[in-house]
Amino acid sequence: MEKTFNAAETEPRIYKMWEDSGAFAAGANAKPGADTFCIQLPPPNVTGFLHVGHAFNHTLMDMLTRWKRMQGYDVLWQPGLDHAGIATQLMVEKQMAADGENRKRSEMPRDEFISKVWEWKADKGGVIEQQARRLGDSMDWERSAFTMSGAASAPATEKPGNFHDAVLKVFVQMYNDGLIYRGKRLVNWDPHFETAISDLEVENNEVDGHMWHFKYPLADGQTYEYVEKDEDGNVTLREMRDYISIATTRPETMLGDGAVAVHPDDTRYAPIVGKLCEIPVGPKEHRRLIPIITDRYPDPDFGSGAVKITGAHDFNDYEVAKRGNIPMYNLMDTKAHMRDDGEPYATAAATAQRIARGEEGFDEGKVAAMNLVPDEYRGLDRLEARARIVADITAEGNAVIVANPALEAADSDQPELPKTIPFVEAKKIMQPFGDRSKVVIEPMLTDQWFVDSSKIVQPALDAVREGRVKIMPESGEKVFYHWLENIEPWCISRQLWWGHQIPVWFGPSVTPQGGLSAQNQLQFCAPNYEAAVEIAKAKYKELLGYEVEIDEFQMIEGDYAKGIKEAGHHVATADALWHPADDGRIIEVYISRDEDVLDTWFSSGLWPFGTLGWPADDPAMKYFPGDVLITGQDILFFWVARMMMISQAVLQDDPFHTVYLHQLVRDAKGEKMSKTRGNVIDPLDMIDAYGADALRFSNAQMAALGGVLKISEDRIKGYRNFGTKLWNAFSFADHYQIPYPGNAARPEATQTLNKWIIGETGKVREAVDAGMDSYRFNDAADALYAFTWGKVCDWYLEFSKPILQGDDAAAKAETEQTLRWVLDQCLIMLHPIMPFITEELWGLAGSRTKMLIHADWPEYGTELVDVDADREMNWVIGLIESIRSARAQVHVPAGAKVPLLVMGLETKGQSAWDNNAALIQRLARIESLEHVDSFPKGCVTIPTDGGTFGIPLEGLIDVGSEIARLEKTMQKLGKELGGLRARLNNPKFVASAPDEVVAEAKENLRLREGEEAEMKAAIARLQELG
RNA sequence: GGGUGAUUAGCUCAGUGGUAGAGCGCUUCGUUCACAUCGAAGAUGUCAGCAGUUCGAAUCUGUUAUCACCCA
Repeated sequence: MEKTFNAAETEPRIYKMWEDSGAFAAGANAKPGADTFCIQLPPPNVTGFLHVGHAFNHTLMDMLTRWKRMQGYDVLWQPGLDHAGIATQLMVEKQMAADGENRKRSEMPRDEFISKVWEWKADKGGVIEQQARRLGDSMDWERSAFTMSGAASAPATEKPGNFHDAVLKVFVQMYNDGLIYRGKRLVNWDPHFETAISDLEVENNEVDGHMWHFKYPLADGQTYEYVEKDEDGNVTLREMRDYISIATTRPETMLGDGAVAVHPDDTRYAPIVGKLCEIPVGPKEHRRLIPIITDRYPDPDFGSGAVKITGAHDFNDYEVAKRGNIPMYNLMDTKAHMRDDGEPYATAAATAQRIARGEEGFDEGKVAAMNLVPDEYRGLDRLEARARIVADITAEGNAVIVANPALEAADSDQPELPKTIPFVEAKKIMQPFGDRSKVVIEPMLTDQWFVDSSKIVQPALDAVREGRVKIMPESGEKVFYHWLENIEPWCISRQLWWGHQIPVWFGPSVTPQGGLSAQNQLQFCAPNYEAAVEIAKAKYKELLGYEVEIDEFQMIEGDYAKGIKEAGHHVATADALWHPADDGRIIEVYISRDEDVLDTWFSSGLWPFGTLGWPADDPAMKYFPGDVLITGQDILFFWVARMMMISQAVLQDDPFHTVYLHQLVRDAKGEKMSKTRGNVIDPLDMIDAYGADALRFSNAQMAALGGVLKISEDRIKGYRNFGTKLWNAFSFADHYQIPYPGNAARPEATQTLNKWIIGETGKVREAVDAGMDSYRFNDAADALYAFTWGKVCDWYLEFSKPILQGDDAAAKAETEQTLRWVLDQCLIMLHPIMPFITEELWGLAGSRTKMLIHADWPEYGTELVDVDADREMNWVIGLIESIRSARAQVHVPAGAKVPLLVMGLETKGQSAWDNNAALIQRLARIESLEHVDSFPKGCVTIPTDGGTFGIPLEGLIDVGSEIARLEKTMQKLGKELGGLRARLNNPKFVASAPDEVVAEAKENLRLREGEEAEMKAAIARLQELG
């Protein structure tokens, strides 16, 4: 054997052996008729690289997978990749720029860009699958899935698959079930990527902002008495006003105000509720008037108590506007610049004015088309527009003016400072940022697709409430409930190209006159164009009363009318379009597919069955529902909850029975890893330095439920050392030339030593399984570490030496067999954590029928414990430790062999000594044992249960230091005795505590009292000497 | 502001009512034939504070403090 385990050489070789032999394949090593066990890998982004978080949860998944596979379950660990819409699109755009492609994405045809993405994927994507192999992951790579597999755009070189079909089928089914709808709603808009994003993709950060206070003059110069009172109702301010004061952090959105709202109980504004006020921006002659309304949303104690309502640009305002039927005017384009389209401001403002006065009705479409940005602000960035608007309002005298605080602070009048200034508060404000783009997110009123989450949330909630799905740690359940009980509609459309294009085609509506209109378009949802055509044909026949041809065209920027004009089809007006035959009948109707793609999380929501061939009738569907999902708690809502909702909505089943959530993996100090901090630990570097097994053991060991995960290189190094320890145990066997047949059965042991270690093995098997069963991976790892190092290597191997070198052939053979068996058990039980080194050591045996990865997991337990052997060996270990300790404390040279005296040795102690004399002598470096009636003066005393030992060291020891040693031990003992006596003297304790606890306390007291007596005697002897 | 969790040895952390543990680090000793990536011995705790429940609390309850994360 090599001196140490060479991970760098061994790991790739072993991995190849497993993979080439199909050891990871679904069902490998399954016993006939076995139950399935399935873990779905949370699919990493196709753009992803392995980081410590993956390394951590892959370790846990691999441990479970290997463990269940060894137990003979029909196991599948399903790998795969997520197409990752935004991330991938970004990566390919970067690649294009790097390659010197002079067109941007928006300048190339969609198809061409998509094929570039596929090329990128084939060339550079999925690196993480190779990296995961270095960890030792036993996934069924043959089955690796991809969320875009089977898409029409996929090149022939791509691995076949049907995930794309599954996604569209789920969409169509949910659409038909009324769970998905399209609507104009306020969504989070990312101006950088020019797409909607979901609430979860928004990070709110506190930033420095300002709050401006402006006057909205009342219409037609009206005035009212404004009265402020304090808490006791005393009037603190009374003045005539011709305006209402508004505070805002977003002045540029004033242009889209639809109303000013005050609280219904706010008496200050009661006189003017229902009146109109003027938005103090824009050309004087076209100032818009808006109504003052009441709503419960404004907080009378905050700011002036009056709030401007801009339904299209603020989530709170949106709710108010919906309640009050206030028009929501959209002011910005997809880049969050002030709109520069539509009719001139004067026309739009005049229409808005009639709406505000109630002289004209409005609907969503009409309001959406109106651009209320005054001509001079059109096309400006929103921040630039803000600055201009603030300046303009202030210049006109409509800013609220206050005394200059700088002036108050100064002692003397400083003539250069103005006496009053506009009221602008510096204020911390929460601002939303895109989690990928890092730009400020705009609430925007746009047409999007939504999942009506509230309709499908109940089964997911019930699953957890009824215990069908268990979330670990338990605290996750509360968070889960809280979120699901307050769930908002889920925006699933994204204005991207890379992804599953929404399978809905739009067609014109049919007017009462039998014409066609681009307004209120009809939707045809189907998994493909042909099916959509069939639905459309039927629908138009129903509406028109005769058959029409259906043809397809492309919308332009989501605009049906624009697209159809561009396509050169016959268009009568913007509202009515048709392609009539001579008799006035319509021959052909054009439909067009929605340009948007689905949120990546929508497709990953069906990962638990989309990977198994669904909707095809695939035998792999036997692995659904899966068993446990292991993932970071940050995607509980993004992914876990949605998988649960979608699985229930589509298959009426939960996708798994257990969710194991873990925290973010941090550095040794507990800080987030980041490139800017420079504290990123690359798992591959750790594998290079210490081997995959060491990294895995470290991961298993830190996996305390709900714990903070801090990865430390020192720990990993420590577990590399543990591997070396295990390796050396095998060198030990090698050195003693112990046969290694490879099928060592557990012997019927006669030797106490062997009985003992067999019992210990039984105990650890139970501990390991209990840990694995309850997802306490750290318990399993710690139990194995303590057993292998602390029991097997520290004691069993040491104890076996005298027998292995001795003359008793039968005892030697039994010990050899036991030793091989015990070491094999270590390999088997350590395999799920440390697969490489254990498989390598397993291969050292002469003959094996199976690789370790497929070895049978043991089923024995504590029935193997021999109580007498257990007690005897623990006595021996205790005695050796006591002798060693005493020797060290009185500075007996480590190498010196000393005589040992004993008095009052009981039968039990005598037989324990007789059985183990050789090993006690060897390990405690004792040269002889002599029975005496009393110890000589100057003797180190070692009390044990069943006899008192002494080391005669007259003249060698320092009496003072030995007395000090004994007294110190006595002190500790005294404390313990005090506690025990107090408990046992308390009648309530004896009466209430369980019998075994009382018995244990009594036994402890007996032992400690015995020791105390011995100590006292020993101290007395020493004092005599002194 | 709301929610969740944490506070245990110098450090990092286990500990699911029976009287305190691991690894690392530290000190001393040791190359005795598996292993110096090692062995032996040792030191170190008002289990954050306060109050309560209990025969008994690191553990359960309340409260305070500090910290972390999530959501507004």
